Amino acid sequence: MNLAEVAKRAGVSMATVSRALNNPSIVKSHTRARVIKAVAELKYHPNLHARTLAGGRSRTIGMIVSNMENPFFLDIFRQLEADALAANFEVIVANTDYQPARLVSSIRLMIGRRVAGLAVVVSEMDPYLIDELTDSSIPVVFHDVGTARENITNIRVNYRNGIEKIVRYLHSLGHERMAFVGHHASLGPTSERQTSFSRAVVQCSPPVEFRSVTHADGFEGGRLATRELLATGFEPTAIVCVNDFMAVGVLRELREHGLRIPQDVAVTGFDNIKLSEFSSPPLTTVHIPRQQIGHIAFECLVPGRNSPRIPGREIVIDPEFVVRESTGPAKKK
Amino acid sequence: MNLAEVAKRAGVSMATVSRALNNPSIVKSHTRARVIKAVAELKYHPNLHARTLAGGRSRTIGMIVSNMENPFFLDIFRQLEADALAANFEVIVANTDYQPARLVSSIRLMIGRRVAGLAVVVSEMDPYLIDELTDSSIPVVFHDVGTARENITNIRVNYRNGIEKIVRYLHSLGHERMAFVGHHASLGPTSERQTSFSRAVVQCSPPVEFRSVTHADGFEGGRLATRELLATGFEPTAIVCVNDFMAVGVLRELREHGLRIPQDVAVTGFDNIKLSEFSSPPLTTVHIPRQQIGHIAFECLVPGRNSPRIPGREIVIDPEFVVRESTGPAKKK
DNA sequence: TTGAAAGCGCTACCAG
DNA sequence: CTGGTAGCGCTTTCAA
Repeated sequence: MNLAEVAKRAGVSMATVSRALNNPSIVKSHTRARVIKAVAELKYHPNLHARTLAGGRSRTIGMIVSNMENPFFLDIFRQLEADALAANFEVIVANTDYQPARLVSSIRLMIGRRVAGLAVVVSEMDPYLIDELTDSSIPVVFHDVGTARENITNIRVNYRNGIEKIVRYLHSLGHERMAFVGHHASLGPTSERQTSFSRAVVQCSPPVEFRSVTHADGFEGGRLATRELLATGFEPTAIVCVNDFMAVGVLRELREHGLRIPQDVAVTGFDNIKLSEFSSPPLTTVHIPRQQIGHIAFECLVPGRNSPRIPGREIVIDPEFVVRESTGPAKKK
Repeated sequence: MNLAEVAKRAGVSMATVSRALNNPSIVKSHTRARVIKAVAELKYHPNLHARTLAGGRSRTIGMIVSNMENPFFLDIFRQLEADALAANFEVIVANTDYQPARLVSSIRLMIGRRVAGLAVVVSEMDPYLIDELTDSSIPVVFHDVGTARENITNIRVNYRNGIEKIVRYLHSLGHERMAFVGHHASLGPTSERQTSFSRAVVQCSPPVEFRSVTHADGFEGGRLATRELLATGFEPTAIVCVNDFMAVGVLRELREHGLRIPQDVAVTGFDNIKLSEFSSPPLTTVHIPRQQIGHIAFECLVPGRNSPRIPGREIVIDPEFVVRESTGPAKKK
């Protein structure tokens, strides 16, 4: 089923069918009606590949994330998609599961699709890809990783700041034995949090004893990390988690060990995903404005007429500390 | 950057470049090497639209879900994607947010993309779409909604069975005031659970007093539904939720009202998403085998050589009851 | 083993 | 306002 058949059925030329479909206002309403009718009767669906190829442009935005399962990424996607839909774009997502090889193939795939813009919200990164993207001249937005370029905007979160707020707060509550639960210690954005943690903790006085442990991102990872941590004999009075997602697993394991939160152990998350309000107890965390990030991403990729394109920009976001019920004064010995 | 430029640079014809890329073994290794080199130097990325258009086939599978945020859908997607990747396909997802209009446009989009197969895992459905899909002759798998046809396979879950197990169990524990918390009462699969609930409850003896309440899918919806329920003055000893996702919101609101789970109120979920193990308390629920569903979907869409295509099939899945800690004996008055 | 050329289905330009 | 037609970038015969 193609344009030619529709044209024949409607008794007009292919060009007219094309116009009736893409720019209805410039076709006489009578003609348009015949076309619409033929389209419906034939259940015609334009071949989008042909359309994109012929038109040269694509109304598709690509997005690549590290872990769709983590609501953090999903929230950014949802906002980006909402904005895109409103502007008559669509978004296609790819998931890397934190695997650099999958990031490479996803990026290639997106370039191959000639997306109108690409949002890369991942933790892993290969500098060669930056070049490849620069050369492709596709508008790109990176979150956390990457380098600003002519066609590349960079969104960064001041993780250090967020972590420091957490550590200071815990320290002010008298915590002197802390642990950090993370994932993928070798990847930029997550290791940044871990490093910031160590740095902040070292500066405390009275001094704080601390330890770090790493597992996969997710509930299960949080649980296993905690299990491992407690098995070492270390008894933290506070556990700082790299994100809320893992923190929920941490809560679970602590409870399994008969530890109460926050009376026996304080726990903090990061990101402020919806679930952090619904966990038990609700998590003290750091808010990363995912909606705002999604918004910014879209604006960078598809600048509206009132928001001019600002190339090679770097945007820094300062996170906000949110106190809930998973933290309290350190337990007295 | 296109084939012609690569061909020129490599000093061969376009046809040869194409072959070197798609079917390397039939090109002399020396020639192939020159092509590979040219491709790399030029950072050439084949235009996938042109490729699909010329080739006539697409190695893309489409998937449409109602609510990406609900891990239930995500789990099916993950399995489908894993299988697809292994077979060198890719998957693109679309999200409808339970809006029939978005289902329509998503399906049109997928047909327009000429996907190799389409998995529709939604709750809403318009019978007209079935025809449209039948005519498109694209292999389709429906979950929960739809009708088996020549090119359409149907996966169904015996919700009634699952709900009955829950109600019987609760009743055997002495619960005589139950509530059902659902979402989208007008949509097939969710209303089926609600209807099954009413039906099961009515058959109980001693009789059970019951009520149903509906809100949006999600934590917040579960919370609001519960708030509304309690505001009526009804004091259920057990709340049966349409899914785990909402159940977590229910737990939270009950706790807010000073009610203990399961001592004061028993709560059950549905689906057995990962979170149900990590909530506090872990949820008694019904397991829907999402991995299996994802698997089946892929097999139906892209039948391997050892698994012949079985058209017009209807597959029924019987869910399994999972008891955890969110349920217990009814509170004595 | 390689090259030439005919489409794939559509858009967009140029005439009328 | 409508029709004719030249590509868009690639795959795939058919020949060599």
